[in-house]
Amino acid sequence: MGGKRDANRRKRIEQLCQAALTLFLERGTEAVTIDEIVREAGVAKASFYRYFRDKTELIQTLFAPLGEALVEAFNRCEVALEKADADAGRLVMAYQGLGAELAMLMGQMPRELLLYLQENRAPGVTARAPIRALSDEIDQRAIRLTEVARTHGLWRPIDPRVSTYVVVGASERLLLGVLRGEELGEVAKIPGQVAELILRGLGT
Amino acid sequence: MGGKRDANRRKRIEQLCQAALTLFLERGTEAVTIDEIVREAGVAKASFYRYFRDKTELIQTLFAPLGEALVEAFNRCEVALEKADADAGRLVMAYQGLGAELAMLMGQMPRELLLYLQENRAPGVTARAPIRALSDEIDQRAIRLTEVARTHGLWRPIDPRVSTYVVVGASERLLLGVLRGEELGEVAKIPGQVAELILRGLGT
Amino acid sequence: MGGKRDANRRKRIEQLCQAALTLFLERGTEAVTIDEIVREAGVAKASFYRYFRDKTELIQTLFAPLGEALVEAFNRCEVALEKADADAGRLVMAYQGLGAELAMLMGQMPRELLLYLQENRAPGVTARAPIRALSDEIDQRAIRLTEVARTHGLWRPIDPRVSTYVVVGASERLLLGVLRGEELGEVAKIPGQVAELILRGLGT
Amino acid sequence: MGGKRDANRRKRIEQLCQAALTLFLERGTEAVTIDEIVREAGVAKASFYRYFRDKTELIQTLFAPLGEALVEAFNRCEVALEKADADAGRLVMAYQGLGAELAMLMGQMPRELLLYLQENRAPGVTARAPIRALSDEIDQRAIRLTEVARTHGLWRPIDPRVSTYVVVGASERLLLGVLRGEELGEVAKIPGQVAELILRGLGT
DNA sequence: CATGAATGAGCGTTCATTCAT
DNA sequence: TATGAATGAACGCTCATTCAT
Repeated sequence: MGGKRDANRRKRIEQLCQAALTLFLERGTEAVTIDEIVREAGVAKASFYRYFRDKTELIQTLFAPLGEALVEAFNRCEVALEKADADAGRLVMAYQGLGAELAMLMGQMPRELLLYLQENRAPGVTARAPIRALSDEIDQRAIRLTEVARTHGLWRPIDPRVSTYVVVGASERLLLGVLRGEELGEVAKIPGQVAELILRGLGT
Repeated sequence: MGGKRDANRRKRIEQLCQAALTLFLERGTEAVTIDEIVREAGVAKASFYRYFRDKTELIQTLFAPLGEALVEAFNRCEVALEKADADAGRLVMAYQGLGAELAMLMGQMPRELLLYLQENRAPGVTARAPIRALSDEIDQRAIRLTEVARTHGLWRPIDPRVSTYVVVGASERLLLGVLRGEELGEVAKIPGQVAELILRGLGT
Repeated sequence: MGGKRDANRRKRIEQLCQAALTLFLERGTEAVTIDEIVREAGVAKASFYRYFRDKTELIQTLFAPLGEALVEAFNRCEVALEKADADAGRLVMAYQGLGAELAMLMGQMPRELLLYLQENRAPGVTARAPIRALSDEIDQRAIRLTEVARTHGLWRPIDPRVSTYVVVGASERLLLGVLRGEELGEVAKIPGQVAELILRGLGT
Repeated sequence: MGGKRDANRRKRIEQLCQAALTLFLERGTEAVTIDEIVREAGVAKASFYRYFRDKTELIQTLFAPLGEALVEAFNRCEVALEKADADAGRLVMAYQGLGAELAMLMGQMPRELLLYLQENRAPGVTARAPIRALSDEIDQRAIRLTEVARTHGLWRPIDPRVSTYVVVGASERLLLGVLRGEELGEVAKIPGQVAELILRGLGT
């Protein structure tokens, strides 16, 4: 029964990650101490170092699921866009698929997403490195998506980086508001509103 | 020679602020120690404490000019919007005036703006408090602007917070890209492009 | 082996307290730094803070045994005085009992007593607070003792505070001389001499 | 008019000494900072160093008048004792003279006396050195007085150091109480009471 | 000469990391 | 293996002292 050991291990890692996440959201990743994480998690100090080399590695672990989900969602969207060729309806559907996946992530791991939005613009040094790396990767993939779409005639001939940043910036800020619990009307309507804004604004 | 003392004082404060700003941009406000700031500034450690109570107060000092400039720009825009009444052309001009003021700030204090964008979403605890406070104030004023504009029939009937966050989020992300030195085409064209996007996307 | 951890703990606390006591006696509590205490004790600086919040708490710990012993000795003397009623012989015996207990303390914790005498008149601020608090308590109890004795007709009708201070002041100064190693004749004879002086001077 | 300069100098020194004395009484000599002294005195930091090398020198200056007065009082008493030869009445008068001089000092420089009593038992290191030195000198002179008196048959054959410490200890403690403002009955009566106690207790 | 600014050294405290139990 | 204890390095801050004005 080696699985028992492994299950315990997973449980500990999850305890530490969730405790850390709680504190990171309250005070930022830099300001939180390993002492505080282990106290919040209710484990001994040395246990932290059994599972993670340092705070950076914990953050890597914490963001791995979100990162993979995001990358795969962008991959699927990219594939769908390429398959859509110049079919405007299918292009839009590809984007809608991406939007739907992101909405699901918002329900599945809201706290990781919120932390991502809080920290992804800061310099990628020390503990924040994995967050910033993920952010840069998302940016690259979003730009690629825009380029594909524009190649297929979906967007107006604006610099792809510019239109990408418009969409990403707007989406992130809205998502941040939602995750902070601000009153933004009916949440479920926002994606549709944003999609319409984007199509009107960026569309041909 | 009257103001020698005072001139020295100003010079020291500026030395410390600029040294701190350089380091903050590289590694984030939390990660930079006061030892590092004084070393970068080339002054003794105790001198820091002659001019600032702590890192928070330095950041307050550092952001005071930007904060005032932003608040005044928003004030002027708000006044212009109200005077414009329902005149669509003047409403647009009010926004263009705000855009122009922000563009000027980008030229005058690019580093402060970049730091603002890097840190303004993180929790407003400890040293970052003034940045987050400014960010929240800007949000409030931007929402007020949107409400005025919508009252005058400029925007489509979307929740003002939502459309505000779209504009603010998009603008911030673009500005971040520009200030990071990313290749975004001809920088001077961006404001016009964004304005067009917004008018098409949010306009009636 | 169960109590290894706990034994180490006790040992460390004792190391730190005794090292601190040595330095306090040489240079006074205020002038001794925590760096010096840990160096004298041969432990790392952070270890100090595992066991004590600050220098004040160390001094509290250091004086707890002496404080308890003194309070109990005074309690027993008070009880004995009350039981003695107006029996002059038993009243004197009650005092002699207190004197004997104090003499024992002088043998058991001479260094703590010496530090007490060195510092108990200074203002009770910061680190010295516990010493001054103990001193004030001893004064109060000594005055109560005098009042009981006078009620029973032992002393002449002088203000109890005055006669108390005469006895306490004289005793403290003699004890200070003895603990400083001054040549005061045969130490064992001093209590008897003092008792005789007091009885002649204060007695009816 | 060189006297003007000198008068200013004296005034400054007095300002600094009295400001320091106030703070020393509140918090002890060690805990008070030179910054605090100059702030309390209302003079510039560098002025302190124009008049005193360090805190020790200020304390020397502060205690010089009290020290001289004490030494002279003891000198006069010693001379009177020697002149009194074996005349018991004149011996007693010599002591009464000393007592009267001390009582006058209590009225003339109560704060210096209080500080003396607060600090004179602590180790004579750093700033406190002059206080402790004075204390030791007083002790020596008091012992000499006792020896003279005993030679002349005034006291019972107790070790002079012992009887000296009884008198000094009792007197100091009473004086401390008075200067602290404690309620000790009619202050003017205390010297008489003490004298009677001493004569009964120590006298032949 | 008087003043406030400047400074290096040091203090109290906390940290990330390792070690003994 | 899990734990609390130990530690050196560093941090924020203050001090006594000196220097420019």
